[in-house]
Order: sequence, then structure tokens, then C-alpha cells
Amino acid sequence: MHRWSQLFIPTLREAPADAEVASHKYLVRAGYIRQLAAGLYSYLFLGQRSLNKVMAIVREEMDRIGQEFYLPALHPRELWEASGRWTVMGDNLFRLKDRKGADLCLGMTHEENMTEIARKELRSYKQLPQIWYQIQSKFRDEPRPRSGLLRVRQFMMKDSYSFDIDDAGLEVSYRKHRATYCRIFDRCGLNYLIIEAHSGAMGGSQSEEFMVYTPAGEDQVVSCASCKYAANLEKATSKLEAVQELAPEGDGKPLEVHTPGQKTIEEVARYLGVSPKNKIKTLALMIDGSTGNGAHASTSRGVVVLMRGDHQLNEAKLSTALAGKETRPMQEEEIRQLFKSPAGFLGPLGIDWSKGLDDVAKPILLVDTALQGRANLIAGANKEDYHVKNITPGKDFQPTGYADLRSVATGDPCPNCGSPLRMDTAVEVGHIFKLGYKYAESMNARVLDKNGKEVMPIMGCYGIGIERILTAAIEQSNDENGFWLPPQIAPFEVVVTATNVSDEKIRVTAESIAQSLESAGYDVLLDDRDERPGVKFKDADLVGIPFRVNVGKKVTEDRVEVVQRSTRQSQDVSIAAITDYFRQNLGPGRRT
RNA sequence: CGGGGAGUGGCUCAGCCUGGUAGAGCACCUGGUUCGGGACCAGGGGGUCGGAGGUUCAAAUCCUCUCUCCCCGACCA
Repeated sequence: MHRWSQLFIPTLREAPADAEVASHKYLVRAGYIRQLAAGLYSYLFLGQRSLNKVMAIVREEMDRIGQEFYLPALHPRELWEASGRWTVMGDNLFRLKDRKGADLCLGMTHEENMTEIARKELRSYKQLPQIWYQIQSKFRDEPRPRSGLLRVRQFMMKDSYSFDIDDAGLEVSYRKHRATYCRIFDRCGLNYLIIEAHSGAMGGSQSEEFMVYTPAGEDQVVSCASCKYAANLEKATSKLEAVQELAPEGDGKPLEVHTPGQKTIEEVARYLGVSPKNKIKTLALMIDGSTGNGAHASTSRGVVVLMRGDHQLNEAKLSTALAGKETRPMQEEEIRQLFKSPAGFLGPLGIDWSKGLDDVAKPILLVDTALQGRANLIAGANKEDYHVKNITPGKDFQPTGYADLRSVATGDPCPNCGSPLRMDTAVEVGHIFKLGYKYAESMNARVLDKNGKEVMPIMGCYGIGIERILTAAIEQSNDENGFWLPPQIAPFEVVVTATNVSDEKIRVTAESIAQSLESAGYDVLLDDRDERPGVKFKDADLVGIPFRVNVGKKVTEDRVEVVQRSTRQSQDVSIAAITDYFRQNLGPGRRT
């Protein structure tokens, strides 16, 4: 039996000054966590208890499809060299040296470690499929930890990895995870949705994210109210309405027009009396050369992006199109040097664009798919105060390539059904991802197939942020007095509040009610502190326990009050019927 | 990393501009009165004012450097 009077539950009247989001404020105020440093938190009694419940659910569900491992958090450099990520991960990877001077790092994730095991141990297709998982601390030197437990440098992750002999097998493993994740998030009481995700620089493979709507989130989710379409902003697209093309002027060939002082899209469009939709937006960007040594060194490279005049560039999409390269806006001087054009009048004509990303000597020209098939557009003339009409992509200039680079905006038509799209912020609690052969390839994992031929196993990886489940649950359910958790993940299901412990009858009754609820298998916290009732009620409201039993003056009538935290509805229940009440409202006690 | 803000008992903050004995509320300890929504009275403990250097007779306060934390932007569970 847990007695509040003997526990360490340091509740705070006021939120710490540096907490902004609800979950952060309440986790601290309710005594769940304390901060150690930026992005590092200690989980106290209530916090750890709740996380343990989350992990128990995750474990129970994962055990139905996979096998639990526990891998080291400390990894030798060689492991990460093998996959190439020792350099790729840059500053995000925590690095250290052992006493002998050997390089080590703290695992941000465990693809390498798992693949290493697979590489050494898996020999035959007969051993496949495999699903291996673990629940373990991950370390990431985030550039900016934030929002309490939402983005931290050390956190618990359930990560799993699937190994299959072929695509069909991967599909099965992926489906299993998807279904399991749904069960996990359902059991944790989260209101989530599954969205198509940006699959990062590796591209191609399928990836979905499990999101919970909350203004505290860091992700933008685009969704359709009419159909099921939902995607990450980095991935989302929308239907393009047809644009009225301009009639060709003169002989239909590119035609320079004088546009004195007109630089922006809007100015030029207004000046020429056309819609921005008929204008090409030209963005000059730069890939900075790496300062790395030897093999990895590269030179800076210009990238020009063409968008429809009224469209916005999505940097994540651009980065994907550039195989993961980051860009920055080009400076005016750089534009002048590279393209002999004044900034503001840059256009695609007359420049020798590279034929592919590997063609490093020339600048890259990427054109958004919204411009593919368009005609008679207007762009800069690479000359002060001049623009060019009658430009048709593919005819008047040859881009390096076309790509979907456009950011979806609120109200754009859904790509499936055409209804207006909406955009919401959300937090990612899980991610499932078809990895493909990336690690099998780089780390040289091979098995023999039916025909005795060596093939690479195909992999999937799947993650759940443990703390984020708690955080999302709190973001989902809080008010000015505190928060309430779904009973399945609350540190206790019921708090029994003895309103006045100096009243013998109340004290004894509270004690016996707590006792019998506990015997019935519920997690009960008995508030037996010598405090005034107000203090206890405030604390009970604060700490996230979904039900409260008030044991007060009505004990003389053999009655107590049960208060549901979420609705604040209170109901008198006879003491004899208290266990039944919870059987009806909570189901049978889990520990029976 | 770029931009903005903040560091003063455990917590929330005042004091700083205009240098002169370090404060309030809450929390904590003791005694008493209380006991259904963060009680009251009396007494008490606790702070090198983030750190270093400088200016000054004198620095929480002015100057320089530095560390830490938070927020906004590029990454991710």
C-alpha cells in the first residue's frame, strides 16, 4: 500500500519559470520529473511509475510479434564507421574516448548494432523473418532540446528491427508493426493518427508516423477532413488546379520585356498585368562545400530552384531532391559571380545547367513539378530591369531535373478528393519505416536463399518514444488545475483522500477502502497526510490520477465520494459498493 | 549555429536604471488554534546575488570576459 505521507511527491504550487508547454509545467509541478541540464531529466517516483506502465504495455504488445533484446548504449567507433554514420551523424552523435584513447559513441539508435548481430548470426533464409526489439536509452546531442520531455538528449525508445528475405516479407513485418503500434497507442489512451512521412535522404522506402495533435508539437500535419489523407508537411502534396496559360507573344520565342525597378513576383506580375501563377519564382541557393579532409571534401555548388510564382519552397523536399544536401540562400555577390545576373532578375535562360547531381562542375537547376508542362511563363532575364516572356520549361531551357518541391498551404485541394486541406501541429510518438538494404549493404549482411544464392536480408526499423507517450497524454488532457492520465498509464489509478486524518473514523475508513481496492487489483495511493483537505484536493487534481475517492464526513452514513478527474463529476458511493464501482468503471483490477 | 530573453534562500519574483547593512510571497522547522478546495497566530532556520576579472572608500547594482538555462529558426522518437 502506497501512503502519500511516506512518499516523495514534491508538488509545486507554481510552474518553473522556464517551462512553456503544459506537459512540461505539469510534469514538474506534479513531481514527476526534475531537470538536470538542458535536455536531461531525472524521473522521480510518479514519473518513473507512469513510464513503467507505458513500457509494460509496449513490451506486452511487442512480445506478440517480436523478441526483446537489450543492446549496449556505448558503441565502438568501428561499428558506426561500418555503416558510414560515424561521419554522417556529425554533431548529433555523442562521442567519447576510453582510457586507451579508442573512440566510442553513445547510441542514437541501434541499426548498426542489430545489423551487426544479423550479419554475424543469420546464415539462411530459414532463419527469417526475425523481429528484434529493445527498450533502451538513446542519446542525441540535439542542437536545441526543448519543451520539457518533448525533445531531449537522453530518452527511452522502443526500437525494433525486422529482417526478411524479400519485399513481401518486409511488407508483412511492417504490417505487423503497424497493427501493434495501433494497439499500443490505443491501450495508452492516445488520440493519434497515422500519416505518410517524409522518408529522409534515403528516399524511396515507405514510412509512416504516428502523431498526436497538440499545439506543443514540432511537426506540421496536413490532413483532409473528407477523406483519410494525412501527411507530414515534408511529404504532403495537393492537387493542382489548371492555370490559364498566357498566349504566346510575337513569334513565340523568348521575348525580353523592360520591367524597370520591378523585382518581386508581385511587382512584376502587376506591372505586366499577369497572375503570379504565370510567373516563375527563381530561388538561388548554395550548397556549402564540406571542409572535411580528403575523400569527403567537396566544393560549394550553386542550386537554382524554379517554383510557380505563388508557391512556397519546402526545404525538406529540396533536401531530399538533393540527396540530403543542405542549402542556404545565395548572396547577391555570389549570384552576380556565378550567373552574371543582378539579384532579383535571375532566370533560367542562357545558363549551362548540370545534367545530373553528379555533374559537379555546373550549377544545378531544379524545377518544381508544378511547372512541368507549363508554357509561356515569365522569368528574370539575368539583366537589370528586364524579364523574359514566352518561356516554356524543357523547350527554352533544360533543367537538371524536376521534383516536387512545393509546400502545401492550408486550404489547398486534397490530392485524393479535392477538399480543402488543413494543417495542424502534432507530436510524433512513433515511426515505422521500411529501411530496405541500406544497412545490410553497408555492413555486408548476407543470407543464403532457397537456391543457395547469397542475398541481402531486407530490413525495417520501427521506433516509439516512450516519454512522448506520457507527454502527449498530458498535452491531450489538462486544465488549469493539472492533468489526468488514462488509467492504463497513470502512476496510480485511484487516490483515496482522507479529508481529515485526525478524525479517527475517516482515517480508518480511508485506510480500509484503499486496502480493499488494492486487494481487488487496483493501483491505489492513500493520501494519509496530515494536511488540510484543500491541499489534498489540489494535489490530487494536479498529479494525473484519474479517480479520487474522498473519504470525509459522510463516512458516518457509510458513503464516500468518487470523483472522476477528467469530467470532475462526483458521485456518492456506498462504502460496501466501492470495489464494484471501480470494476464497472475501470474493469477488473489488473493485478488480480 | 544565427536571433531574442533570463540567472538574487527550495519555488515564484522585487531590488539593478540613480553603487552605501539582501527583501517579499510560498515552501521548510517549533508551539498553538484549525480541518471539504492551496488556513491562521507567534517564534525560527536558510542566500559567496551563476562564475572570473576590473572600476570604486564601497558592487546584486557600473564595465569586460565567461558559464548555464529558456524561447524563435535548420534536425528527429
